[in-house]
Amino acid sequence: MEYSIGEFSKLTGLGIHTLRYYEQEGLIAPERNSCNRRCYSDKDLTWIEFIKRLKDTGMPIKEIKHYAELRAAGDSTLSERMEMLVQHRQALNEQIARLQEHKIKLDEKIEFYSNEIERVNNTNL
Amino acid sequence: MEYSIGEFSKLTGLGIHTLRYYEQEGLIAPERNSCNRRCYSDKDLTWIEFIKRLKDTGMPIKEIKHYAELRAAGDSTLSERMEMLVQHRQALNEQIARLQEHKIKLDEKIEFYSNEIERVNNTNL
DNA sequence: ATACAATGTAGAGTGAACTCTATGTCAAGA
DNA sequence: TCTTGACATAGAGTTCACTCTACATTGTAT
Repeated sequence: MEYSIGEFSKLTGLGIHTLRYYEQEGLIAPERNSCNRRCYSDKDLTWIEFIKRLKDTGMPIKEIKHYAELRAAGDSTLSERMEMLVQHRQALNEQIARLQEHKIKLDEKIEFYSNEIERVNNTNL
Repeated sequence: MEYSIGEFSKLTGLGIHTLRYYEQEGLIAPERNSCNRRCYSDKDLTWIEFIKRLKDTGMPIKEIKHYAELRAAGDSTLSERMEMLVQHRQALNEQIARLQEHKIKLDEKIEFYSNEIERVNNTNL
């Protein structure tokens, strides 16, 4: 299947402007039809879903662009790409660990608040 | 203990400029000494560590500012503050869940890459 | 034929969170 | 006394990732 930018925007949940911006930044390079309209494929769809994943896990556009360039260069860059993903996984694991630590502290804080509110209520009897 | 902005910067790992910016944005309000220099206390230290936690878990400055205002208003805002934290905990839990989902997918992708590299190597024998 | 909706490009604008520059004050050491 | 370094304010500049505007073009419905 092929999609116009409008259709692709709906499929991906990314705005039309954002899709053009991503193209400009070198993240994605859809085909063009006879009259110069962008023509996104199912491969583009899979690819953009992966881009979203990288973005959501904190990879900056520049780095995704680099990954996209390696990808466009073909099989010879497979191990370099894997290396990037392994590094990114490492960063992601650390990020998750940090957030879990924060969650614990936040739970404690909320617990403290509970007691504090209780205390204040009793004091004001 | 009391700290100059330079000392406080080192203690917190936040730049001097950033500390002044946070003050301007209403996140923190250090005392001033006789000659108008900022004079951070240990309470400020605890507070800024909490601010960092909120920031690291994705709370925007505006919202932290709101929390700071409630905090400054005293005990009467305790339950409202707790409400904010409970909401934030909810967001944090969702964020962690999303990242864990992403991690699984990334693991799969890396596994796929492993196989692909293996395959390409064999093809090129 | 004409109107319209979607698309195209180029470039400006936005908002968040810093980060830096210019300029001035002031206490302490050589 | 002179210089140095840390501090002060006000405001400009930066980076990121969009998001929007202006204007031109084109395929489709009336």
